[in-house]
Amino acid sequence: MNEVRRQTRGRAATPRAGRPRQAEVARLAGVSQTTVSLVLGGKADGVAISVETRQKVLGAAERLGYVPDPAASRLAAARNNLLGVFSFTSTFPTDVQHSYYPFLVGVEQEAASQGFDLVLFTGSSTGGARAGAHALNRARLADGCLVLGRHAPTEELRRLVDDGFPVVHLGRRDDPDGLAWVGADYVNAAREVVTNLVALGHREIVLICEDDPVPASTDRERGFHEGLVAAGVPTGPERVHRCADPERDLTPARLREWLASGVTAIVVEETDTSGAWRALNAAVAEAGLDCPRELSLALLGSPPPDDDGPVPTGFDIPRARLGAAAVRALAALVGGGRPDEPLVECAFRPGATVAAPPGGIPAAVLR
Amino acid sequence: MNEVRRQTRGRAATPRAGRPRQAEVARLAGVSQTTVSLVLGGKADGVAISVETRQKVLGAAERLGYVPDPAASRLAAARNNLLGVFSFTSTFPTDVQHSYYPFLVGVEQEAASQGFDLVLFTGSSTGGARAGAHALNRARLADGCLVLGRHAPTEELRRLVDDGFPVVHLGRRDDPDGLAWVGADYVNAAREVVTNLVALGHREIVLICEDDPVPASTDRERGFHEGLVAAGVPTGPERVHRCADPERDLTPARLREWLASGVTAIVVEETDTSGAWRALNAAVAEAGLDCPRELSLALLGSPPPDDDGPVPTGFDIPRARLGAAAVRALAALVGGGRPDEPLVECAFRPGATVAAPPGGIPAAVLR
DNA sequence: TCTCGATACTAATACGCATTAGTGGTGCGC
DNA sequence: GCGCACCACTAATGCGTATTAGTATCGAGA
Repeated sequence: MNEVRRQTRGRAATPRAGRPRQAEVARLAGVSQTTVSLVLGGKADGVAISVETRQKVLGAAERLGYVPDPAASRLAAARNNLLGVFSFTSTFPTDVQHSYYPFLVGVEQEAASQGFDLVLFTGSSTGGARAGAHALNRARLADGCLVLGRHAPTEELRRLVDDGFPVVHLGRRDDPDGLAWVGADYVNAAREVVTNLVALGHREIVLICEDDPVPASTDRERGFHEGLVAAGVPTGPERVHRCADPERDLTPARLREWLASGVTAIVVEETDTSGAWRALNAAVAEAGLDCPRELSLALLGSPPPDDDGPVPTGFDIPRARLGAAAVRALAALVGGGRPDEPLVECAFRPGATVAAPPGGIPAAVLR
Repeated sequence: MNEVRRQTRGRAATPRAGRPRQAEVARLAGVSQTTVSLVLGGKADGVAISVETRQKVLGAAERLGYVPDPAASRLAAARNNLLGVFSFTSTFPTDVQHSYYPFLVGVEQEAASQGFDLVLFTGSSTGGARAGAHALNRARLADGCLVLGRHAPTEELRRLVDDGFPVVHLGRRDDPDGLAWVGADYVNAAREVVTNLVALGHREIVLICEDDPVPASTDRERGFHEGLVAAGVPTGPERVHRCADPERDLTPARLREWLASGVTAIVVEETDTSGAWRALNAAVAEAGLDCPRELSLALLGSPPPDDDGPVPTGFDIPRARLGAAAVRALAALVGGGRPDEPLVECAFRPGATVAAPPGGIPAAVLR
């Protein structure tokens, strides 16, 4: 018998059956819906509400167990305290090896403390049925949106930004457009690692990158060169070894070649898969080289979780802090403000894979 | 100069500035908003639309880059393809050790493949500012909601369910109410482990539980007893050791006591923290016991990721599959259907921590 | 007494989309 | 040649909340 309620015409039955609206509260309290909205909205500005009325409304709302409909609020007020998260890598990859999970730790905490909930837009990576041209537009459900992943579709992003929709990209961007981003300071971090190597006496240092010239990679390269230049060591593109397929490329033979030509340290970029780092370690082992003693290795990032070798010298990417910073930036945009400093520092990680070069300090240093 | 548009009165500026509405599309296509809705909604039922009109609308929508406002859709149609996820453990615990992460892997994949996005309601656990009496009500933004965590607030859940809001709890529930759930079949899994022990010749077996009588725990206990009963081994509550503080409780002394009384195998429940399993292993090591040979250990669940001992005999909880199953159940509810089988099988995991009891097969077996 | 200014509310409306009840027009059968 | 079904589409309205303009009441000052 209580099924009939709130069916206007033949309208499809709504699932939100018995939930009270502001109108019901208003009726019970003997006031208007406006008043209910005013009282429950907690707006002190403009209109005045007497204490008794306020009590009546609150009492009625309590008795009916009123809760606001977020969709309606959003529609009316253009705010719903939701932040979208779009990841162009599976958000929860089955291969947990190297996922965006650590970012999300920070994202969730910061979002919670700022009073936002998160909308995880699924299927952004899987390229499934939803990956249409307007996949990103789902973001508009939220008040703003976080984008992670190296290969976010630039066009669509620009569209959002142009429409004034708050977007923050997690990871530095080069685009000229005004897309806000938050990223790790790879330049300084890489420089610090190189400076460290030089201080130990290394002069012939090689940088290995995977072949994907995104900012995360080029920044490291820049820091690498800067570190050498600052130390007065000549450098140039010939020091950088960019390889598309580390497995195939980083062979024991190549290592010996480098050693023969005087190389004493190798610096490796960290990537999603840690492909280069793995391959390099395998090659070192296969070549029977003693890592810290005969050859120093540094990793510009974190080792993969299944790495069971000694702690690699390098730096740690503060992923949780990056996530939090991104949320702060986004919250600022949503609130109509300007985000502040987009770069987050990486902490240098002393490790056991770097030592003074074999044969002591080279002559060059002593001159 | 294009700032002025769509400001009705002094209304607060909406952030969704230049985004076109169906009305704009309609104007460009020379049709009514209704037609646009009909065409873009892809509804084939009832009204018919000519091919040309359809093309005009689609063309206009394309040119303007129209995308629907999810909030408005939701308000009008009571659907938005959003599933809420409420976790009463931190959704992204900083301590990745033993989190809900594996569930989310399955949840995300299944949600994506069913065309749902996810709303992660934050702060459900942290007890922060949002943890008010109506925290769960935020869920109503979505079409339905997944709840994980042992200690979800029953009252609020019931309220949601009573209102006809689709809710699925991840983990078995005992409540008499109609709350839907999806859970692992711990009873059968535990029974299988025990059966295995008995088959090897064990008769005196102890079960260790942490002190939290939730279904996940009591089901394992039931399976434990059932396994013994099925094998004709007498059992009873005295076989179960429930301890609130495993660290303090599971001492080498206690182990020796058990051994002295004839115990040859210990079965341990897995919990969030793996506290009992860790404590037990520590005690075994401290007591200088040889694990498979002098004492068999079985773990009813997965070992913590940092466990570096031998693979414990026991069973694996198919967390990803559970997550997926939960989403399927929720999708069914949202679609107005009935969820199917709520129990998901656990796979027996042969390990290296169980062997035949010392001293060979006891006399009792040979009689 | 009449105005002025608070005070305490309410009426009306917008938000963007989905839905249903029409509304003309055309073709067909009898 | 009249009714009737059918087609292609539109007008009107609702979803639940927020906002703004406006109304009624009352006390104080002129």
